Amino acid sequence: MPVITLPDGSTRSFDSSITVGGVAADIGPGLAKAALAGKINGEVVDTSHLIETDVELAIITDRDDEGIDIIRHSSAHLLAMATQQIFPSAQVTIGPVIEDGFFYDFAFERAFTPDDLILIEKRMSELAKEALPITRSIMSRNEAVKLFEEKGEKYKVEIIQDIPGDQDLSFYQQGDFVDLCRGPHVPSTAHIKAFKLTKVAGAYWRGDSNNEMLQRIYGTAWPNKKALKAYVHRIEEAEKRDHRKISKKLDFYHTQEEAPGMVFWHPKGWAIYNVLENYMRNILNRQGYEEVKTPQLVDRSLWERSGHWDKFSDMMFTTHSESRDFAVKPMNCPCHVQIFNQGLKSHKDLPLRLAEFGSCHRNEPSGTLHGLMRVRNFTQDDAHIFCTEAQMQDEVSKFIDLLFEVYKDFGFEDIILKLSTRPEKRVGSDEVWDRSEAALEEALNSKGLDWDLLPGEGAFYGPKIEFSLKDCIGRVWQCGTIQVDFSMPGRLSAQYVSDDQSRQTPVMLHRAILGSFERFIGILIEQYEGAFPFWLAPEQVAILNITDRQDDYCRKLSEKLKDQGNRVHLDLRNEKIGFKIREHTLNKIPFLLVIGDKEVENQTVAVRTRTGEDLGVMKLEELDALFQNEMAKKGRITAE
RNA sequence: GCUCAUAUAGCUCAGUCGGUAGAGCGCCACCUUGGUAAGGUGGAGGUCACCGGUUCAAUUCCGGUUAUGAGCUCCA
Repeated sequence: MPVITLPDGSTRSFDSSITVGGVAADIGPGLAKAALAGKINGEVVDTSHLIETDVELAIITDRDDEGIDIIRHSSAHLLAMATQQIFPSAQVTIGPVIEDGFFYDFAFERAFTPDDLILIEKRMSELAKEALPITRSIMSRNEAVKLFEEKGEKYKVEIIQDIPGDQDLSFYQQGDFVDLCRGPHVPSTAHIKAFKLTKVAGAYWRGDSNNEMLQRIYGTAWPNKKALKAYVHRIEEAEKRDHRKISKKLDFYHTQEEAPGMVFWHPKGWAIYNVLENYMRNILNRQGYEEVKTPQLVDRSLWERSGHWDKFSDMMFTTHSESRDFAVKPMNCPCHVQIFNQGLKSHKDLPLRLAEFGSCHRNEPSGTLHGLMRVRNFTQDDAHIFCTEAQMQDEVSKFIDLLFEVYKDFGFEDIILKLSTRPEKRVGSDEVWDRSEAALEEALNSKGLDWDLLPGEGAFYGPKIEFSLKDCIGRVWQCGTIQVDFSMPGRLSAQYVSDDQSRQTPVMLHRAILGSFERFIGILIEQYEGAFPFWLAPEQVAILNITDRQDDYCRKLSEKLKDQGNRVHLDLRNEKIGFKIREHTLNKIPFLLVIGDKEVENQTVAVRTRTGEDLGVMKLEELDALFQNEMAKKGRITAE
C-alpha cells in the first residue's frame, strides 16, 4: 500500500503498487498527458517505473529542466533510429544531451551531408508523429553483447563490454529500434515536438585523436515550437556578434595566408589595443609592478633549462643563425627569471613584480586557429611575482582584488572562479603543495567568494586559480589566471638571500588578467557588438559639416578636441548630412557633432549619439564635461 | 594535427550541365552646398586562391597545396 508524498507536501495512498504515470493520471488527465518522467526520492525514473513502497514523488514535465533534458535525450535516440532507417549501414555509438540540445555519433562509410540531415530530420518528424511507445527492458550483459553482435554494432558491443561485472543493463525500445541506455526517456515519441538538426562534424571515437573519426550529428530540442524559435533567434544574435565579421565591417584588423594565425592590426583596431595596453600599464604601475621588456629570440639552451623544450618544442618556432639554434619565445617567464637573476637579490627586494606586455609566438595546430580568439602570435598582460612562500597568500589576494576591478571597468561583473589542485604527475613535495593550495584557498575564502574546485587539474609545477567572465549574452570566457610555480625558479637558479643569510629559492607566481590582448579584444567586440564605450572607442567623436562654409570651424574644433586627448574623425566630405550620419552611426562612433551655420555663429556643437538620440546644442565646455564623464565611467554598468 | 565543407571585383554574393564572368555596396570623376540613417550621372576595377592532370578548350571536372569555416583533439 504505497503512500506517495508530492512536492507540495500532500499525500496519496494506493491499494497496490502503481506506476509514476498512474500517479500522474490519478492527479489529473492534464498531468497524465504532460508527464515525461518522475523523480523518486531525488532519482529521475521513467513514467513506467513501478512504485511499491512509500516514496516522495515529483512528476517531471517539460517545465522542469530535467524534463527538457529527457526530451533531448529521447531526441538523440529518435535521431539514431531515423538515421539507421535511412542508412542501415550506419552504426550507432553514443548520443548524449549537451547544452541546448543533443548529438549522436555514428560510424558510417562516408560523411553525412546537409541534404542527409534534411532527410533524417524529416524521418524523425514522421516517427515522432507515429507516437511510438518507448519501453524499457533489462538484459544481462551477455545477452546484450549477443544482441548487438548480431546486429553488427561493434561500438555498442565495446561499450557494453566496458561496463563492469554482471551488472544488468537497461535498454530502451521504440518501434524496432533498441538502444542501450541508462534512461530515463519520454513515454512516447509524441513528446518530441520541437527539434532541429543543426550541424554535422567529425568527432573521434571516445574523444581520442588516435581513434577513428565518427560522424557526429548535432541537434537542438525544446518543449515547444516557441522555445525552439527563441533558441534559433539566440543563435542568430550570437552570430551577429562574431568579432571576425564585425572587425571586417569596422576595419579593425585582417589576416592573410602569408601569416596564418597572426594579426595585421589596422589603425582602428590598434587604437583599441593601445587604449587597453596603456590602461593596464597604468594599473600595474599603481599596483607596484615594474614593467620590463625581454628578447623575442632566445637560445634554445634556455628553453632546455626551463623545461619547455622537452614538453613543447614542436609548438615553438625556431630559427638558426651563426651555428646556434634560437626559439621565438612562447612565454615570458624564463626571461623574467633572467632579470631576477641579475644582481644578488635580498628578501627585502621581495615581492618583486615584473610585468611585460610580451609578444609570444606558439605554433598552435592549424585547426585550432580562430579569428582573434586563438592566434599564433599574441601579447599577454603578463607578470611574474617573485616572493617568499609567506608572501604568497597576500599577493594572490591583492591580485584577485585587482582583477575584479579591471573586469568591472569592462562591464563584466559575473566572474567564475576555479581552483585547480595537484595533478598526478607533478614536481614538489606534498608539504609544499599543501601550503600552496591552502594559500590559494584561503585567499579566495577570506573574500567570501564562490569558487569551484577542480581536483587534479593544476599544472605540474603548482596549483592555480582561473577566472572566467560571463559576457552579456551569457557566454563564458576564461581570461585571468594566477599560478603558483615552484619548479622554474629552481630550474633557472633564482635565489635570494634570506634574513638569516641563507640562500633561498623564491616562489614565482605567473599571472594575467586579460589573458591575451588579441583574445580580450575579440571578447570585447562580441560583448559590445562593435559599439565600444567611449573610453575604448577607436573613434570617439565625428565632426560633420553641413556645407563647406563650416570647414574652418570644424578643423579648429577637431584640433581642439584632439589636443584634449580625444580620438576625432573629421568628415568634411561634400555629402548630405543624412548620408554622413548614417555612415558614422553604422561605424558606431559614440558621438556625432553636426556643425551648421548656427553652430559656427554661436560657437556651439549639435550632439547626436550613435543610438540616434539628440542631445541638443552644447557649448564646448559642456561637451568636454560630457566626454570626461564618459571617460570616468569606462565600461562599468553600475555607478560607483 | 584529424574529418568534412568552402575559396569568383575592396566587401557581400550571383553565375557558367566545360567555350576566359555579373549584381548591390564601396572606389574614382563630374553635377549637386543639401540641418539629423542612403542626392544624381558617368567610369574604372577580376590570371574566378595556388600547382598539376583530363580535354580541341578548365573559373567550371579530377588530384594536390595553402588558407578559411564547423566540429573533434590540443592549449605551458
